[in-house]
Parts: sequence; C-alpha cells; structure tokens
Amino acid sequence: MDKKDFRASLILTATHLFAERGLNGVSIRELSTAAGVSISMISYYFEGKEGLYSSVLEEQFSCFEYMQTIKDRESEPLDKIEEYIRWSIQRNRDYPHLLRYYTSELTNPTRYFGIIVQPALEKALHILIDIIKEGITKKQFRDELNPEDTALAMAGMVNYYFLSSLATQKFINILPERDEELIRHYMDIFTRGILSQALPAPL
Amino acid sequence: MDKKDFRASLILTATHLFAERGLNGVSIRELSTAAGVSISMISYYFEGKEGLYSSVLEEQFSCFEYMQTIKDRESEPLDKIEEYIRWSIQRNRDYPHLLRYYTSELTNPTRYFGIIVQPALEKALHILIDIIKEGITKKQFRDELNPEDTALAMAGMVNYYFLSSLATQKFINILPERDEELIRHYMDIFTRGILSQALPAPL
DNA sequence: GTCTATATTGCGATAGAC
DNA sequence: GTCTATCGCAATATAGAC
Repeated sequence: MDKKDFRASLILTATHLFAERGLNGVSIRELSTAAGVSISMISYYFEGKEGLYSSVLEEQFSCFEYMQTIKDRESEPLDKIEEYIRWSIQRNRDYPHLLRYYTSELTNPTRYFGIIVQPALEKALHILIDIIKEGITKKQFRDELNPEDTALAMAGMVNYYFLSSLATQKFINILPERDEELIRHYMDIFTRGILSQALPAPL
Repeated sequence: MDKKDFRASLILTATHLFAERGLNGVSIRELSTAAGVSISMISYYFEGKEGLYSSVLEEQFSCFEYMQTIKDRESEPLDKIEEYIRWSIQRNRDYPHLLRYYTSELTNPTRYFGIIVQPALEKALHILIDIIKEGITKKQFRDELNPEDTALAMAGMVNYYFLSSLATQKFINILPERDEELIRHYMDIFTRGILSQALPAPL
C-alpha cells in the first residue's frame, strides 16, 4: 500500500468505501485522505470521482468471465450447477465487496449499470439458463421447468444468503467453514426439494 | 396530491425518489420541487431530510407485520409456505419500492437499518424458520434440512426474482400476469427439486 | 402553515508551485 | 507525479416575513 503506487492505493480504498456507502455516500476528500493521497490525484488518475468508481466496478465485475469456463466444461448439467454454486460462494469470499456493488447497482443504478453491470449479469444468467435447458433436453431435469425462472431461483438462493448476512449474522453463522455444508445443502434443496416424500402429481 | 396535504405529498414523492437513487442521491431541493412544496416544509414536518427518509422507511416496512398473520394461521407448514410466497410476490406488487429500500439498506445501511429494517427482516425470517421447523417435526419435510438455510433459500428465491428485474427485463416477463404461474413454479422447485427422478441417497 | 431569502458548510474539480 | 490553495457551486438548514 505504501509502495508509491498511489493509483492502486486509491482503487483499494475506493473499493472499500464505495461498497460500504455507495457512490454518493463518499466524498473524494475522505477517500483521498483514507488512501493517504492528495485529493487531486483522483482527477489525475481517473478523471474524477465517477471515473474512479467505474474503474472499481470494472475490476469487481471482471470475475464474472469465469462463467464462460463453466459453460465450456465437458460435464453433465448437474455438475455444472454444482460448479456454479461453488464458484458463486467462492466469489463472495474472494470479492467480499462485489455483492454490494451488484445489488447497489440493481437497486440504485448509476450510469455504469448498462455498460458494466448489466452485461456481466446477463451473460452469467444466460449461461445458467442454457445449463438448465441442456438438463431438460437430456431428460435429467423435469421438463415442466421454466429455464429462466429456474436459473433465477438458483442464483437467488445463493446470492441472497450473502446479501442478507447483515440482517442474519446474529443468528446464522456465515463463516467460510460452513461453505461445503452450504453447497451440499443448497444442491440438495435445489435438486430434490424439501418434502420428505414425493408428491403424487407433477406441477 | 393537490389536496393541500403537503406532508403526504412529501412522503409520496420521497418514496419514489429515495427508492430510485437512495438517500444520498436525492437533494431536498429536487424533492421539494417535485412535490410542489417549499424546501422548508421538509424541516417543518420531518426535522430534515433524514427524518423524511426514516418516515418513508417506517411506512414501507410496516407491511412486514403481515407475517404474524401467516404464523398464527391454523394450517399445515406447506400451506404456510405457499402463503408466504404468495404474500411475498403480492408485497412486491403492492409496494413496488419496498425491495429497493430493503436491499439498499442491506448493502449500504443508513443509521435506520438497525431500528427499522433489521427488526422487520429478522422477525419475518424467524417466522419462516419456525414454519420449516414445524414441517420437520411433523415429518412432512426432510429431517436433514437446516431450517435457517432452508428459510433463506426460500426467501432468496422469491426476492431475487424482483431484485434482478432490472437486469432481466429484456428477456424475462416479470408482469403480474405471470404471478400465479410463478407461485406454482417456485413451490414446485422448492418442494420437489428439479430432478426428473429422485436421487438414490439423501444429502 | 407556507414562503423567500440567506447563512453556512461541504462538495468536486483544478490552477499552479514544486 | 504530487501537493496546496482556491474557485464555483450545490448541499442542508433556518430566520423571518406573511
């Protein structure tokens, strides 16, 4: 951090602060002070506060490219779904601020939603939808499923776990030590449901 | 709106604007102009911008009290879960801005998170957890289920559908006309899973 | 109750010295 | 590249007239 790389220092500090309080909740004064850098450096490196914010967004959302790797994998749809869940959870561990930008942009979009956030989310979701469709085609998944809704249900289940953590941390342990258990549990609910015995009729 | 009730007019306008751009994204100048009221009325009625915001929050989150009605209902756990899904979806229809405050506060909490948002979410979630527990006790749900994770999965599935709508509206129809289909579909996924046949072993 | 006018503070951006 | 000093503007809040 004190390695003279002021640009990197600004990105790092901004990533923390913007995640906590949003684009409008942080002033470049506070930000530059926290980064140990002069306020004018933000204009110098990023052409202003919004430029810094967009650089943070781009860095954060670049990890969504990994979905392409899952798509290209030579494996069965169910295994791809497990890999998606595993990757989603690990993504929240590796990028602890990403979900904040994610949902902050979904609820209070900035001008960068359309050029950075939306394309990343849309591509990831379409890959997930295609995995569901493949499973239906291969008769491994029930053919009554609506692929779009099903993919959203899957994504929602995993993401909401982390999204709600601020409200649940008093009574739910969200530490990484439970991640493997969580993966098995969510795979189990998503594939087999919660009922102790199969219902008589479909849908 | 033009019925001289400036207080109500301010609440209504604020509900729209704060939902769209967050507490820090809206100025009281813009807000009072949009409401057709003088800027000083905000201090007069709400003791400032934050007071107005907290009034909006309280109004929005009051609808969570309905969860108590579901809890007190004399019906089976599975029916309560369906009622929860139905209420959740209808809640998003009746209070189209609520989810914005909900997730905005979860990701960028204001000082009102702890006193308004968190208690409402926590109570609703605990009721959902108790419904799952009751289902397990009555042997209607599988006893391997972790009630907390299961309740979160349920809540996440439904809420994420609306949360992600800004990113999905181009290819998913989120109009109310599909709500009944969605309810059946999510009940189906949650209770029976996605597999075309039961897996051999539990968990 | 409602307004206009204003006090005061903090904002983002940048000119210019080094 | 980096800093300090400052400009111009917009923010919230409020005093005081009506």
